[in-house]
Amino acid sequence: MRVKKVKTQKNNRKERIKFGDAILPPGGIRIAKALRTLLENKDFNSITTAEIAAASGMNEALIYRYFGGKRELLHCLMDEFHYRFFADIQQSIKGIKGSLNKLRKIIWEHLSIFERDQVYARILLLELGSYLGFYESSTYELFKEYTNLIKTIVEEGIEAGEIRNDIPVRSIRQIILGSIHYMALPKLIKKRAIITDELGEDICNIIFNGIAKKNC
Amino acid sequence: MRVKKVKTQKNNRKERIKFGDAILPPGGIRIAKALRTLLENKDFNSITTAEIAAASGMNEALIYRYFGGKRELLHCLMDEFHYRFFADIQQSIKGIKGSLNKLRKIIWEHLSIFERDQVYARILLLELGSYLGFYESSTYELFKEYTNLIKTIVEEGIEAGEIRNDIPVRSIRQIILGSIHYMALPKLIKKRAIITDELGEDICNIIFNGIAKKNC
Amino acid sequence: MRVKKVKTQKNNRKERIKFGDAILPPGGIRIAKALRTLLENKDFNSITTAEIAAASGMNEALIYRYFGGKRELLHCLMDEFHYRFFADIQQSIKGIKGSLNKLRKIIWEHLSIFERDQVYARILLLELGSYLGFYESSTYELFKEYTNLIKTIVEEGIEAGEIRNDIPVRSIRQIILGSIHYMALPKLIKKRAIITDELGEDICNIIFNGIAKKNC
Amino acid sequence: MRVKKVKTQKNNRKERIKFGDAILPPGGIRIAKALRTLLENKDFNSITTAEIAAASGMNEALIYRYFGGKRELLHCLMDEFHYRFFADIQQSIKGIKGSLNKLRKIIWEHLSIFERDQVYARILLLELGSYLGFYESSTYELFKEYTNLIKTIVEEGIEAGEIRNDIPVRSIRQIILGSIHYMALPKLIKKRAIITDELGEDICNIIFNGIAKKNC
DNA sequence: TATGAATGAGGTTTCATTCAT
DNA sequence: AATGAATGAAACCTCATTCAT
Repeated sequence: MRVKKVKTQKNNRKERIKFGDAILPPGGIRIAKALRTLLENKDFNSITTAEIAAASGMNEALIYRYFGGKRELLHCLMDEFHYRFFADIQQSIKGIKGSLNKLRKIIWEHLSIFERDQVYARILLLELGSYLGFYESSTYELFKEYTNLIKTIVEEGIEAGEIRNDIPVRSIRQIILGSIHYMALPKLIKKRAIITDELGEDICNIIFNGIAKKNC
Repeated sequence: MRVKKVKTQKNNRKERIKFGDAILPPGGIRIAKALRTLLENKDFNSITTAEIAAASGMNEALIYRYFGGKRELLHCLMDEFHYRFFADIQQSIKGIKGSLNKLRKIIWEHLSIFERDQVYARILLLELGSYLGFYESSTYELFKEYTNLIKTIVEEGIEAGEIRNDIPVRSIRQIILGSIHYMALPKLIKKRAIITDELGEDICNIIFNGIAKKNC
Repeated sequence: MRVKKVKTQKNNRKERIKFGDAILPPGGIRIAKALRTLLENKDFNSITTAEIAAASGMNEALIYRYFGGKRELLHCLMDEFHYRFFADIQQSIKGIKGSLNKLRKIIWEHLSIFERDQVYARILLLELGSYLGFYESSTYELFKEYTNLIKTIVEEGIEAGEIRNDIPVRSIRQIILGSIHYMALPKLIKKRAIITDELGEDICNIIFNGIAKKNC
Repeated sequence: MRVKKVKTQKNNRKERIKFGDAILPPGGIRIAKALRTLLENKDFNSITTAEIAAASGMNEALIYRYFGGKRELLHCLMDEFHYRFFADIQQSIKGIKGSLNKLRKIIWEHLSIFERDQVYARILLLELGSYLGFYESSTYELFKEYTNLIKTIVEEGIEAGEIRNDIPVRSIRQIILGSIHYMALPKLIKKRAIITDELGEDICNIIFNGIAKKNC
């Protein structure tokens, strides 16, 4: 008994699939995944639309129909990444008490996601200019949600007396992000694995306590 | 008595000019400076070789003769920047006592160079990694000299008991660099001025002492 | 009853057209014909790819897509010529008896093709050897098929006692070809019409009987 | 006692050297000889002016001062060849009686010069278009002197009853030239030695007596 | 829609040739 | 003159993108 594919309206439509915030036809998914795969071995700029088409089995022109262009395809891919990224991060800090503990968890989770997703990490860190450039992009908006989360936690920490109140929140946030990214960077460049525990510990150590030897 | 035109060696018509580590003919300098100027308003990828030629008053083919290509021209420009950058940094810490003081000075100087040279800063942070070859380039080699300097100072600091010895030097270095770059990044994206004093202070504050409120 | 659009295999949108041994899309044909037309008034080297594109109404890049370059485009044109050339020659000697009669016909036909196709004749005699890797090309291979045909006929003639057996076949063949080409050459240089009957008669007269006055 | 270099006028001038019909400064000779050497291994079109300059130790611009251009340099080289060629041919037939004997000698001498000078032979046969193209060139004029010589001998032969009078002289001349060149051509293409005796005999055999078997 | 064809644009490269000193 | 620098012009090549069916 065939039950599958209960659809409203015309049933001769191809189904659409959720991909991050976007809704794509199956061909779009195929294209996005093909790019994702290609990015494992080549950098974005040296991947051609022809290659993406070939790797996905789709027609080159569909990149334009579905995404609007090669650049936008990358954005879409990164959006989907950030969508999962942010969901993961939010999920991870649920139930954790204390701002520093939450930050520690975020740093750990952030690195851990990079550890699992080197491709995305590399794009995020190395192709920055490709999409941060026009910072009206949805990717940028999604990323801001994340940085706002950090900001909020820091503010709570200051409120709660856990975190010093003599440093602008924005600075704290940037230094946390910069530290995470620059700890991961050499690994990405050398295509080595990112070891979350190791890097995360050092980051927290420094950011929470500083590098200066204390006498107290 | 004929005095004029005392020349050493071959009278090689056109003089060569030092440009960073490179030695260029005057036309080469003109081209490099033209690109530098164009980068103030456009990103590297959307600058055409024709534009560079036009802006420099030189022939397009000379970009290839002198530099080997558009990419290498950018590298040459960045090399020259790093050459001055590193010289400035080295000069700036002369006579300073104490590793933390030296690091403070370096952080301050680094930001200050970015403040004066937004163009280079933007390329370094947003474009080089993406539009590529960076991590195999001479520019990267020059940059590593700088990161090694930081490493050495940190090691001295640990030796001298100024800096904690329970964190890998490499981690400290990466967090310093990441902090500087990520403090500057939002300014670069929004094309706002980088205020060295403000950003530098926050960086040192956090990295030297941490963000956690101390009770001692 | 739906009858329309009966198609074999994939309905591959644009039909492909046979052009000599090659199969080209219509745009390729347009390009090849444009070059052919341009060659009527200019020599190959002074025709630019831009001109070919303009004359054909096609995009310059298609010269590279379809042919691989300007040189190969010329080869393709010449291949098509030789393809027809050889077919014509073969057709022309069908039913002719006697080796000398066949050779006479071939000489006549060869000149006649040159008469009708001065453009190709000029390229074959004046340009091919110089500008291109003619002697490694497919064009040359096609040409050899023709020279082999002559060789075979000469061998038959010797066998049949029509042709002297004291001269190497290869020499006979070369002298026939050289005679045809050098009879046509002054006409090509001066852009005068080639009069087949006139030239052909002289060639046969000399090659078949020699220039020496006989007493017998 | 220094006697050499008796010169009128300023003696601080560099001496000029005869090169075919042309008079060249020593540097010009060096350049021409360098091209000649380069032509042993590469075809004219793929030899660059830079290469010629390098091989001759002269400055590139001197090719333009001395010859007017790369093409004209080739002409100059070929002129010098033809100058010697024609002198050799003229010398070789001195004292020979009978038109057919003279033609036989010319054919032999022509092949023999090709045998000794493959470089020139190759240019003459393969780069035809490079200089026959504009047949106002001095090279063409020199070559015509040679073809006129053949014409004259043929006319004498007809006059003397040695040569058939029912074939235009021009045709006889072209077929002689075509035969010589096309006998040599396969050797040049395959870079094999031209064996004068062998080829010359076949040419005379055919052109003088024809290929048809006679019954008389 | 889906697709093969076509396009426009710009980088790259190589030269013959000319210029300025 | 002689020379290194510069030039102009094309070929060559590769793409992202758009078009037409």
